[in-house]
Amino acid sequence: MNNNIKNKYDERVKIIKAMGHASRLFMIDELSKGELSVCELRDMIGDDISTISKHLTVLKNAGLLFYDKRGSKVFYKVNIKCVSQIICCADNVIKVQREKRA
Amino acid sequence: MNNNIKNKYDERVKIIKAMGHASRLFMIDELSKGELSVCELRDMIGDDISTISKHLTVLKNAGLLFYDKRGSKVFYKVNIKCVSQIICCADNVIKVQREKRA
DNA sequence: TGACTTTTTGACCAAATTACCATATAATGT
DNA sequence: ACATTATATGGTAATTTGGTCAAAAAGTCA
Repeated sequence: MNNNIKNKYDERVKIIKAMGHASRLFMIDELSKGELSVCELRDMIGDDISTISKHLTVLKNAGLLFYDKRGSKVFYKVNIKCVSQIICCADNVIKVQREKRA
Repeated sequence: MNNNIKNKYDERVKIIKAMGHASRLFMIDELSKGELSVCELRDMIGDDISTISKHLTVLKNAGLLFYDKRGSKVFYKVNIKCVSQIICCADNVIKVQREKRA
């Protein structure tokens, strides 16, 4: 693969990899419904808050989140609509697999 | 996150993670245009053939590829249409990021 | 059968990822 | 100022992933 092509795919991969973790995909799903603070996400997921914060940084660096600091809290929400289509597509792949097995 | 929810997201993540590598995403892109053999993919990507084969196994295990052995060659192609929408969505995120920086 | 091609698998190492704890930073309330 | 709450960051150990070489497995052809 030549370097230009490699770079193009690496850019895309950064975004896709950001969604490739159960906690982060869950966050994407919830934050596409509306904004939530870091603490609220921690309460939903249950990991240490530092873990939650690092996952949010990954999503933010991939360009997937909008970030709003109000007082001592930071609220995140999803930036771009089409990311929920990705979850949809994954569910579709799972459905097709199930049908094939049946 | 309770166990049922965790399992649901883990299933989705398996599919998304399979696409989270430049070589594999490239393969998905090419194999959605038509079938290719392992050797043909090796020639396009340039890695060792064992590496290519292992990437293909990841994609196959995620349920993304259709597999057809003919003679000594194995031809792969993409199973499900919507996977190319994921590449599209990633490109959209990249575009939005570029616009924001400009 | 034996040489050759195609693909997969196993052993192994290097690098990346993840999670937690401790600590730092910043805002709020008394 | 001090205690408290909310978030981010650095260090570190455990796990996972990615890549290569060697060898196995399966097919083709002389």
